[in-house]
Amino acid sequence: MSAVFTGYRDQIWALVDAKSFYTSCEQVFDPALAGKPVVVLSNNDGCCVAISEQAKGLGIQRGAPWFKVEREARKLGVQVRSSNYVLYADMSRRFIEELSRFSPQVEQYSIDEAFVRLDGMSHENLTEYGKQIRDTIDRHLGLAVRVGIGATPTLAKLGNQAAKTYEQRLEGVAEIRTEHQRRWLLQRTDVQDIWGIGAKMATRLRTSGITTALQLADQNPADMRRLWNVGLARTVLELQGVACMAPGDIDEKRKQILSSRSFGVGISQLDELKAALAFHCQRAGEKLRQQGSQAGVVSLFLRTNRYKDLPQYNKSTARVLACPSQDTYQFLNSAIEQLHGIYRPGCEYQKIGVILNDLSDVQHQSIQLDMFDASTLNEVKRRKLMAISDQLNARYKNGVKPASVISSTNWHMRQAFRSNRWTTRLDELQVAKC
DNA sequence: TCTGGGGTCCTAGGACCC
DNA sequence: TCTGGGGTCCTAGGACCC
Repeated sequence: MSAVFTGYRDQIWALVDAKSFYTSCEQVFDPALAGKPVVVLSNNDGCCVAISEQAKGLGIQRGAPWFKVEREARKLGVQVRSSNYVLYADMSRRFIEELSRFSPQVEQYSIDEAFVRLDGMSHENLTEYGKQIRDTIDRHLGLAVRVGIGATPTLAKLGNQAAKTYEQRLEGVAEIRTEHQRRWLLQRTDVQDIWGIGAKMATRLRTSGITTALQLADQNPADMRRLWNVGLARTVLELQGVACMAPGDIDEKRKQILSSRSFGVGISQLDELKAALAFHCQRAGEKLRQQGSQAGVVSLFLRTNRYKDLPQYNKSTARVLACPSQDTYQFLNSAIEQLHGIYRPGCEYQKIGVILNDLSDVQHQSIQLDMFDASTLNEVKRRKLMAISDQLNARYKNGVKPASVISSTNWHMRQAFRSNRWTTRLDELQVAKC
């Protein structure tokens, strides 16, 4: 049994994403990079996370460790940059701003892509509208984007991919409007290229005879629910044209907040781990307060380097706070206590992280106090302190931090090739030579 | 020397309650 | 003699996404 695709129902989804976003941002601000092969590295200059079209043409692969490909890449004339998240985040903000001219409902999905709802628009002009979006972003931001349009988020995603695959013919905009177009595209799409189907699922699906997106789309959702799981059932429905995500689902507040990072070099000393924890509690706390939430649970994890032939250790813990809090220092106290519980001397640690869980909205008037814990009585004062230090940190390069963050620095990030923060720092502005 | 840092959702299984 | 079962909450871990 298969549902009949009837084109658009009440929802029309467009997915707009920027082509090789990070390298494009670099190229926009540095004319010397225009038309060159460019690679942007992950934190710590670890892996290649973004690769310009020219670099792709030279065989550089996404995810490749930089230390393994560096020699070859340099020889081929590849330009390299460390991640410059301040710049990318600001460009991302402008990207969303531009999209908001085209629809009141824009839901950012990741740093370089967003769903734009086109519900209620005339079906005749959608492709044309997509081209206007593409041209506007190109003109105002200098970024190339691709647009996929369909009846559901999953179909819009597939359209977006088609815009990539058939770039020449489609000029960056692909709409799945008719039943014929839907079947044509799904038949040519591998199951693994569907949004939500990863390597594991794809292998299992192939074993049971489903290799193309069309074969999956023709399954009965109820059977898929019973034999596989709800996620797959939803994907089948979405491929059939029935949207399973509610408007606003994508844009909600974070449900957990994580700060973690690999160390530049292996760390064994407890004190240095504590310094890293202080850093992560500070960052996580900032993110938490920015979205107006408080956390009820603090978790932390600690791990050794799995690529090294050394004793391995991998541990995580979590603890409930006496009362939900926004306070970096409460998180830090809890995290340090937990660290003492799981720390094992003699291991060389590669990564540590803090996760804030059980998030809820801050209710300013009614803070739930714990009568057995005097420290919670100070929660009101603490909130004021946090608000003030966030303001200071937003204004000044070296604002306010827990002292232990400053005390140790040798685990900090490697960023050997970072470009200027062109759009957000006065002292790093682009200079025009006359 | 050097192998990312975020997130989401789902499921299974145990504890606990009535 | 007969030794429950359903619901809920929590946690850990897997799979996936960018």
